[in-house]
Amino acid sequence: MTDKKLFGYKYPHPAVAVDLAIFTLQESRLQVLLIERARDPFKGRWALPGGFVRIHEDLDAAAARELEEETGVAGAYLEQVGAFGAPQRDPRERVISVAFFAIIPSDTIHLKSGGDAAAARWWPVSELPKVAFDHAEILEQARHRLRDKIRRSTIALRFLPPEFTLTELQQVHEAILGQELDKRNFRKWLTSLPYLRATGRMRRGGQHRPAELYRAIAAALIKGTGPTIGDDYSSTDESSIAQAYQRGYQDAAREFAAAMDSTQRDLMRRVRPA
Amino acid sequence: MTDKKLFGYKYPHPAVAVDLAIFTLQESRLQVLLIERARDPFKGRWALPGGFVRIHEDLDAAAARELEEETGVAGAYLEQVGAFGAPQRDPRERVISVAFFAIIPSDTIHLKSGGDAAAARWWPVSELPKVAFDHAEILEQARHRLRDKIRRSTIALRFLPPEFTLTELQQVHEAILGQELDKRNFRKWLTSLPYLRATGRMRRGGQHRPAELYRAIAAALIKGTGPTIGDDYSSTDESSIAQAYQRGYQDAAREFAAAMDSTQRDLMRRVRPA
DNA sequence: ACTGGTTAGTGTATGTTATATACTTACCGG
DNA sequence: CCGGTAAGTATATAACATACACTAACCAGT
Repeated sequence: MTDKKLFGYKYPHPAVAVDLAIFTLQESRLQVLLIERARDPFKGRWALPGGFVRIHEDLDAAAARELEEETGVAGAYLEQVGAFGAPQRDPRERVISVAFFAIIPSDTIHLKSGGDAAAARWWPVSELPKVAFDHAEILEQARHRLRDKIRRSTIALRFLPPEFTLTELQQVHEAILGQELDKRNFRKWLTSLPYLRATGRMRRGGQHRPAELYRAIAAALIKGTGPTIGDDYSSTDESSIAQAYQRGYQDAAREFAAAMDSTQRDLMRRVRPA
Repeated sequence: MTDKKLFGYKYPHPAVAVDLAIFTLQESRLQVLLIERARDPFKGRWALPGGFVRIHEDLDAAAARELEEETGVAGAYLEQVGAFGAPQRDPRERVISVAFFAIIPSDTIHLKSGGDAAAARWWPVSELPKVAFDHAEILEQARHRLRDKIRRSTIALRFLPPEFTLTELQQVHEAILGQELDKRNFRKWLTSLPYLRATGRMRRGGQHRPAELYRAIAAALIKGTGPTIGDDYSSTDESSIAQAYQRGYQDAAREFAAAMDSTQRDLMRRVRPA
């Protein structure tokens, strides 16, 4: 960018950044993407991926851009966690960070490293290293949000490809809750909800009994704060697999269409008496 | 402040503001405080109170400061709703607003008008005027948050003075949910929770049967994101009544003390099986 | 082709929570 | 002392959550 020109304001302005807690499932464990910082401050420490918001860029768009830069995935689920703005959270200057969490399906894994990242890798949330800035707090809140939402929304589906087995879905829940669930009760609960459809196809190739493949019905796919699935994010080669997933999701996405926003949050809740 | 000096940055920085949805209960209705804008943009329109975050000021502190400037109330419940940053949300320059909602007890009402507000008044949320900027969206999200939390936390208590009747508490719930509740079921639910204590005293002076006064036990008072209750906010005269409330709350606040944060959110939720 | 190992898949009984519903008590004012 | 109004109280039913154990299907190795 410009080298010499300064942008001047009558009052001091903080910098505004986005930071992302990008979650996925690997080895049946909840994992989060961290980058190793190549520069000071916190050189050598692991941190959440993120970057500054451009001056005419929406916050959601900045988060989506960072997500794609880091993982090659466009159109993943994104949700804002909140703004973090302790005065000394960044020693360089005042930085307000708007934190997001993202979910990418378990086998859509494409890490690019570059820019300010020396390395990037997935960390199981149960074995996190010491992280830079206030990222521990951001992670804490993001995980909290995830735990809170998993029973009351269909967010778990975002960890899986368009077709999945019920055991896989159960593993998502277990990984997020950090707790084993009873198979029969879990399935009874699932089937009491109007969000899954058996495809009739089977996942074969394991060494055991084949499992039936399921698919979410359209309206079940909770929308994130980010750009709508299918929006065009000048996708790079690396995101082709991600796009395949999206096509799958979109494909599934033509049955209900309706007032999903309200339904989502009342998923497991009765309305109170009149 | 400085008149001539400009603050320069290598890259353009947005301004960062806080906006507050300040709720209270009046006439058994949920009300929100709006100010009439004295200046452009949106001169003459009603808007949420708010202001810019100072360069070394925490976001929570900025929200608490604006709340006190506007209402004279210090130590009220404050919770961040999120960051709103659409590029054109403010026509003057890029402004990222971090929205909060606040709850002040129903009879702690002290409006100051000054600064950029021509007038300030409470509006029932069911009769809101057209508001400036993206404040309709902020209000929407704040109310959503409130509805979502009321059953799962003790946030309703924040609308009431330290001693209250069960009917008053029920009215808080009804106002927030926009729905009448059954008295017997509501009371059964309340008494199944370990958060209220009858004082033995009565609210007399009505023309009807006296109602027993209740009090929240200490740990039941959910903490906001803002400064802890009792923190010293160089309180003005106008906040003396507010302080009386706080003393009451603090007084009640010495019984449990424990791991309330987790308890709060599991208030009405069982843990899943092992 | 049979066996052992492993995952998929299924039902029932019990406890807990939510909902629906009506009458009595206490105070005030006239 | 009567009418009006808010406070206060219990029971029966429906919905949901939890606890719990066996059979079916596949693969690999003999």
